[in-house]
Amino acid sequence: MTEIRLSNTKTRRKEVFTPIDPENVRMYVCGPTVYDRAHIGNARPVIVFDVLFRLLRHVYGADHVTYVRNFTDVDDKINAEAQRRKDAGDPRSLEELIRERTDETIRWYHDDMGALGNLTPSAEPRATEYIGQMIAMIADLIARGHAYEKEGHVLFRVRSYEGYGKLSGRSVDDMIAGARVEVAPFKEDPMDFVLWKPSTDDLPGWESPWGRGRPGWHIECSAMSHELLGDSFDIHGGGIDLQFPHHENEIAQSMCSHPEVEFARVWMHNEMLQVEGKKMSKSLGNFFTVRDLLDQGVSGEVIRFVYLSTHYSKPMDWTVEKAVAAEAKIHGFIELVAMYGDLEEAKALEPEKAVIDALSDDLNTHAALEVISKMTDAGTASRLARNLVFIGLFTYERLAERVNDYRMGLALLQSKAVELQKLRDEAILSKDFSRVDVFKEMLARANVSVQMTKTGVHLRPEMDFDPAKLEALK
RNA sequence: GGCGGGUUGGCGGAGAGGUUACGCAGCGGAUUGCAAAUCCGUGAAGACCGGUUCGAUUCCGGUACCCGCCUCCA
Repeated sequence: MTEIRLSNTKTRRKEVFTPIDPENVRMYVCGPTVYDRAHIGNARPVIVFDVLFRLLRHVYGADHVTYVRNFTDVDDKINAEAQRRKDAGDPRSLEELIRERTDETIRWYHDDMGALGNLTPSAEPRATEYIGQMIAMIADLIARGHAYEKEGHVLFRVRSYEGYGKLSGRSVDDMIAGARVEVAPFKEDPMDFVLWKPSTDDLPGWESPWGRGRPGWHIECSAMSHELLGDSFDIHGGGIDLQFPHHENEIAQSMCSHPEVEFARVWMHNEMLQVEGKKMSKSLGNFFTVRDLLDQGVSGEVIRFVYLSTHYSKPMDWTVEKAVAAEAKIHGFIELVAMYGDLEEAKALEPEKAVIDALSDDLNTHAALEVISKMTDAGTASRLARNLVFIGLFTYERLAERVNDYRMGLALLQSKAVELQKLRDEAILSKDFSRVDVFKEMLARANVSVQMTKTGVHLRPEMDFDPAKLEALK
């Protein structure tokens, strides 16, 4: 069996991965708060853990991996957007508007992440569907002395869990010393965090032993992962920004609820994304969503290629230059598959061992792409196709589409090649190449690559080949 | 202020205490009516300052810069 090694944030070491139960390898990744379109930073953990999901499925079998990624659909920003619509005159109830907003955002999320080649996780729980489990967990934490109720709030007693701060390498005392947090009067200790808080009548809320209210953010993940993956599971993932406080709090909640076992065995965090060397922010004007890129014509496979070029544990820079380079590379892949590949044959192949080995070494996606990029001759075309699909740059359907487009373009260029050949033959005799050059120039404008060799004229569609432009040349 | 991560040739980007990473771009050549494509060849690095070592880009310490978290923003 392939040995997978993963960097564990908890131990700060690269470790051999051994699942609790190879028949059911379990992974939880923190998903989005569904208030708006996913921006390009949101896509990074999705792609990173999608590759891990694919690798685990390959090694342990597609039916032996459970991947859970939640949707947080309780949030002030969601409420605010719904309220905005209501204020704008929408006659429906706030509850209906909230539901509409979360539903549409989830739909967008699926569309956008799907366009980037991500598989759908095994389960995508919505927080609002697990309120009962959250209440039960909170009640249990109170019973065990790890939480307390005060003024309608339930707070987690951070000092009651001695392991607090281990994941992020912080001591509670240091944090308080350097903290700039406003201490709510109902907190026993400044570090205590909210498990449950009261809700006003006009905002979403659920009945609980502590009155009508709603859950804190951190308890969602503890409750949902427990419900779907059990007391203990293999891998917990997310962005490095979630390491503290979110993941630290999750560990505290879950470990105090189920102290007899380890909550998540391996913690993995992806580094952040920048844009053209700078932090992405609305104020710098370099903020954009995945949908923005797709609408600009940057294809999902190009975006994914750029993401996979940088190891997940390093900061990644999104640049136009990278996107352009990736596009050329992707075009080369399609060309090779179109010329020499056979997708039916590809489907029967196993992914390349060197690709699996690279990914097994702490998800070295860059090395995997290097292996794939070296498949450049006719004999490797079907293998190339197989591996492109494996790593998620294409589905077979999407690849077939692109390959067919290329082949159709090629067929369309046949008559042009004959024409050019004729002009060239004449020119060789007359020594006057002006008509050949004009024709060549027109082809170039339609994004056709022109090659003239001793064996004849060869025309191939380039990246932005446009058959319509070709017709216009007549 | 506290904690954590990063810094490799023009660009992207790895591994490894000592042997060419690699890709793209560049340059030289072959080829071409001119090109393109292809093939052959080739220069170029390890932020800075110390330390450990026979030897460090790789280990340790410090400095600078960038980024994240500490504020329910991935």
